Amino acid sequence: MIDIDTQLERIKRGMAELIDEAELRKKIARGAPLRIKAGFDPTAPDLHLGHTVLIHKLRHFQELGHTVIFLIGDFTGQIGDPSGRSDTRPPLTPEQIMENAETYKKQVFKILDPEKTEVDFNSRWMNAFSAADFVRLASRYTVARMLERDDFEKRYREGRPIAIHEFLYPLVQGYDSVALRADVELGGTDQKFNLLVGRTLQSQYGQEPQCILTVPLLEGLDGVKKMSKSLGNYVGIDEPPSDMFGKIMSVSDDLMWRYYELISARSLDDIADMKRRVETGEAHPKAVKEDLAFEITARYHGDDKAAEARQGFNAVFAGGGVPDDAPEHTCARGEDSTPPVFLEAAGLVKSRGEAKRLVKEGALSVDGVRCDDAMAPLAPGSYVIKLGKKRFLRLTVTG
RNA sequence: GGAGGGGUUCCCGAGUGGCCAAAGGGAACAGACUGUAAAUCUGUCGUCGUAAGACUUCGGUGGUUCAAAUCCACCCCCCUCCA
Repeated sequence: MIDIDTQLERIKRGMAELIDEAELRKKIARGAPLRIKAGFDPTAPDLHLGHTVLIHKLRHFQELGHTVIFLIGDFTGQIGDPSGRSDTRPPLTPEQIMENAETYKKQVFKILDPEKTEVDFNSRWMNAFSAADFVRLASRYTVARMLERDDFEKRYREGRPIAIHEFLYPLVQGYDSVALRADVELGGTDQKFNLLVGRTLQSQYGQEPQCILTVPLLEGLDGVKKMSKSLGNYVGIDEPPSDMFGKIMSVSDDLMWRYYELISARSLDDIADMKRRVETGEAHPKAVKEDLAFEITARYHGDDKAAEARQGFNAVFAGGGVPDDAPEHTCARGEDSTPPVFLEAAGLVKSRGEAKRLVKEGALSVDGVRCDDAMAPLAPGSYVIKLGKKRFLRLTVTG
């Protein structure tokens, strides 16, 4: 068994909160592999790097020899977690749930070791739950304690509705821990209340309460707000290698360390060392960031693709090259071959006015030469068009 | 059910009859500087137009007026207080 202090250090890496360290220490000291639970909604998984923080933490546990239970909340999915927004979710069909579960597995096993992972569904025990069982479960928790939860408390105080079934979500999630005899449960910081309910219920059912470990929300590319699809500051884990690589390269130097800590497999010692070398000037931050971009990209696309992405990135942005996947466009000579017209037709800009402005600002280059005449049509031939830093076009003007 | 407040261009938010395509901030984009980092500086930021200018936009629909984001009517939506 790995030394307890080492284990704790690895477990605490990048975490938000651990309840309770002394308890966890005791559990680890017994020497048997711990049962680590993490629950996931069966809604369509559209994972981005932010979601992988938790998965990395699960991996840390696996590396320490513990057993991870990847729990698909197919039963709780019918309730809908009232944490945060109270959108009613349409119930999923069993087929959809299975399909989503498969997608989850495929993505998650890029980080987790399938050999050390149990995948389970809470419908397994919840479908057998009778109404009487539910009454018994509900009797284990009080309204007052339910109302301790931030959003319940707030809504109650403000007189906004709280449906009774919303109370069931934390109860069922907590009961899952009883059913699984979980030693530790992981979740985002917004899950703290639900995780705590698990502890209480386990005691009620005569089990040793689970420890809970919350992980922080990963900042998005802007470095300020949490990564989310709706904010557009995310890196989706099924994005093409070049995009993934490029997006990671665009994060700030400060944020890079955060990403290293939360979503890279590097050890904390390695990271500390890199940081030191950057500070002393021994290492260039860009090179360090490239390693990060490579590691992440390789995880989802393999080393070859990641190497290509790295090469492409440097060719384009350091060497003035053109990305392989630059869009192509063909137009006729004359009117159609003036910059605003073909830029709009090729979809690089939303309107001709925008194109004209950009040309005026010196953003357009044709075969590497800046062009600030928005009116001059290009002669027949093939060109590489660059607009600003990121937009490229292979243009063919026909005679 | 009663009383009041509000819906403005991507977001926040000024604007109460012409000087408003609409202040200011943020975001975004471009240029300079760089490492497609940060910070900073400069510029752009409704559509069409080389331009002059034209056109469309301020929750919706009508109306008053030479002229409306601004006034009136009705409708839709949101919020606060009371019941």
